Amino acid sequence: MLAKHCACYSMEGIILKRFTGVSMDQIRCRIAPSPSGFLHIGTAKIALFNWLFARKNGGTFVLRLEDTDAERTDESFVQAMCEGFQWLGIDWDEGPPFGDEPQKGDYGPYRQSDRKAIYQQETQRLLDEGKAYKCFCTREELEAERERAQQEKRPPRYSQKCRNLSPEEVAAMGDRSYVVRFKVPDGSTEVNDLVQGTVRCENKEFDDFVIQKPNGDPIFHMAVVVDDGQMQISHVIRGDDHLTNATRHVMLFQALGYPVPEFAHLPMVLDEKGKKYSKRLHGANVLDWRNDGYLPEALINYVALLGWTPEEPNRELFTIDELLEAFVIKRWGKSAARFDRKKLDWLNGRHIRLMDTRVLMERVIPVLEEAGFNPRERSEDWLLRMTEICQEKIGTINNIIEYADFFFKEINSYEPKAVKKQYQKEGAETKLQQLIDALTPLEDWSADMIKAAFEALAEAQGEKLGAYIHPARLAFTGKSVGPGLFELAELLGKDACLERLQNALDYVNVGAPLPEVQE
RNA sequence: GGCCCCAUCGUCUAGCCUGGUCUAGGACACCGCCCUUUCACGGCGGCGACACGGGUUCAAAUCCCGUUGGGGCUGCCA
Repeated sequence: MLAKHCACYSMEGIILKRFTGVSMDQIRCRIAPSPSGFLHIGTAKIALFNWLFARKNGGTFVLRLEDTDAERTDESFVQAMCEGFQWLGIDWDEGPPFGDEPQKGDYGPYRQSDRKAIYQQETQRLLDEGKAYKCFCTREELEAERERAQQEKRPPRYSQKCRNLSPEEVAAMGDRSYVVRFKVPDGSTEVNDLVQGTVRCENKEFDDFVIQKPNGDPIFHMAVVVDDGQMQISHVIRGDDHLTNATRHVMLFQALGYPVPEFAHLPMVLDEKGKKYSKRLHGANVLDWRNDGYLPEALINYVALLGWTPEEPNRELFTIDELLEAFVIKRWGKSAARFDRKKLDWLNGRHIRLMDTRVLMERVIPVLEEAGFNPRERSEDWLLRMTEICQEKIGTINNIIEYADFFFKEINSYEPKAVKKQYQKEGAETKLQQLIDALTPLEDWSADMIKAAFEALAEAQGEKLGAYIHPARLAFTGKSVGPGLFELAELLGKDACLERLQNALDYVNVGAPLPEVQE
């Protein structure tokens, strides 16, 4: 179901301010990850939607690090995560210093760990205005209370014991440690969500939640609201796991006197089994996909489709520029979607076919080198041609190994199933001999001429072309799949082709071991 | 437990707001056939869904209520 029932957008996805009357001519959105080791696929989706939304509408995209939990944050985590963003091509207009780059933007600092004083100041303001209070209850007391409630099957709520402490009582506490709680007001609160519609909750459903820890650090809810408020974020686009939290946040925005931003809570990305995409699962890290030979534009295309559908019907293939053109918020969906590897494969193949062949060649060479081959020994023309004949077949960059390894190594084994089909049949020997005889006299070793020779042979023998192509492919490549046979033969070269045919013939004849079979 | 969100083919989804044109459209996957070469690409075809139950209505995938299933929040985590 799409989010179109909330008629809160005007032309081309520009969302107008409805409640405050403030015209938000400046669209500002943000991604606020906590750096936990790598860029998670779910975070990448949220970042992508924010980024696309900002870029499409001439807005600003902010990167803010939620690293309040200093112990859990490591500088290398930040680097790893940003590497994910960079690979995807998601760049930010404002954000913390990164690498050699200094901080960007006028609303910094952009790391929560550097903003502690700001949170404390705002918490103090709420305290002064009577919108928050100090709570001296100990953890033990609260836990006991909670347990009692559980047993009596009451909803576990805070007793509000410290809510109405008089100044004298507070003073009497001396330097006992305390947390600061938000004094949840009476009434109800509406969250007007661009994706989920209007969500109304009774305030009394919420406890007087803690906004500051005893050590002075803010609780998440306080930090996000202060940051979003002070950074003048106009659109809070995040995962729908925050939908309930949004009510708390709206109350806090109002208490702090900040304009309430627009919200859009997006469904999360599920794994292939329909479960929450675990951090430990392969693919949770965006860079896993890079390592597996996927293109960033394909991943982006795919992830965009997980929660957005184009207005143009029956279209799924989008370059980044096309996405920027077509990405309107009213087509954002509200139900969670599973990650489907097969569909990504398909899209990735489509994007590979869209690539400039020379660019693809540069991507493919390192993969071959990684596999232990020396592609750079070949001429550039040769490499370009090799890339070209593989381009229309491979699904991932890494597939180049399966499709082209035989160019760089001797054939030391044949695909067993293909052997059965081609070489353990009546007439296999004859066919291989005929191929050798037909190809040996060829002067001009070009795909066209090779093809002509195959056709002439098949014709003369009253056989189908395939009867010769299959055994030849197996001899040349050791496999039943690969690039077009005549093109591959041209690139392999006449000597190698004839030699491999001879090897195959020996193999069929006397079961001779293949060259370089050391095992 | 309480509150909130979600629910169309195996998967991603269109349609839902503004009920009839829906014997529910597309894509991935799968299965056939074609492209006198496999795989791939492309083309054609097949398989395959409105979670369930009530209501409202002349008419419901579409509106309302309930049930079930999934998810979230309910922390001195973010």
